[in-house]
Amino acid sequence: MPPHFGHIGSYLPGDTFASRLELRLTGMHRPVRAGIAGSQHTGAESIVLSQVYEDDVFSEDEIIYTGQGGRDPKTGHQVTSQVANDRNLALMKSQETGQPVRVIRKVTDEGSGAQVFRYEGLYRVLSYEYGLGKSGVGVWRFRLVPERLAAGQLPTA
DNA sequence: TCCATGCGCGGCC
DNA sequence: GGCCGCGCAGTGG
Repeated sequence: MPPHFGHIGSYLPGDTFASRLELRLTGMHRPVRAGIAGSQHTGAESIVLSQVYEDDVFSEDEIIYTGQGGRDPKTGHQVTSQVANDRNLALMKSQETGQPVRVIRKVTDEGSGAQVFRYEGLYRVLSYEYGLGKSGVGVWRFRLVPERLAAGQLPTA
């Protein structure tokens, strides 16, 4: 399947998905486990925030998405410095191309209390930087903003 | 607790 | 360019 950027079918921001498998079946986010979908050549199509990377920040008008790697699965802390691997390169490519990235976030569904994946909509990678994270090792930080805010926020802000 | 599964990359025709 | 094998991952049964 060729890469697909932008919305998928008739799915809208706010729609929820029960599992990573469902995200894959619908084409929202194809990798079964990885958080970044895409390649270093075409850019990132979609990302998942699963509340497992300690340096992530999610707010109303901005997302700081930590790059892939360096994480100890047992402790959840960053233990080795991240490198510019293919998945991180994919997000850098997105910053270059300006292609929209689908953002999906794992949240607790009010009511059922179940963990679901919520489609947050299309974002753009405005910038990225490399620096020390909370645990003191190097991490990539990708700054994404909702597509509708990206246009009016280009060089200024 | 353990491990399957799908994908991108790189090596090799 | 196409095929194959490897390594790895923001899971999940």
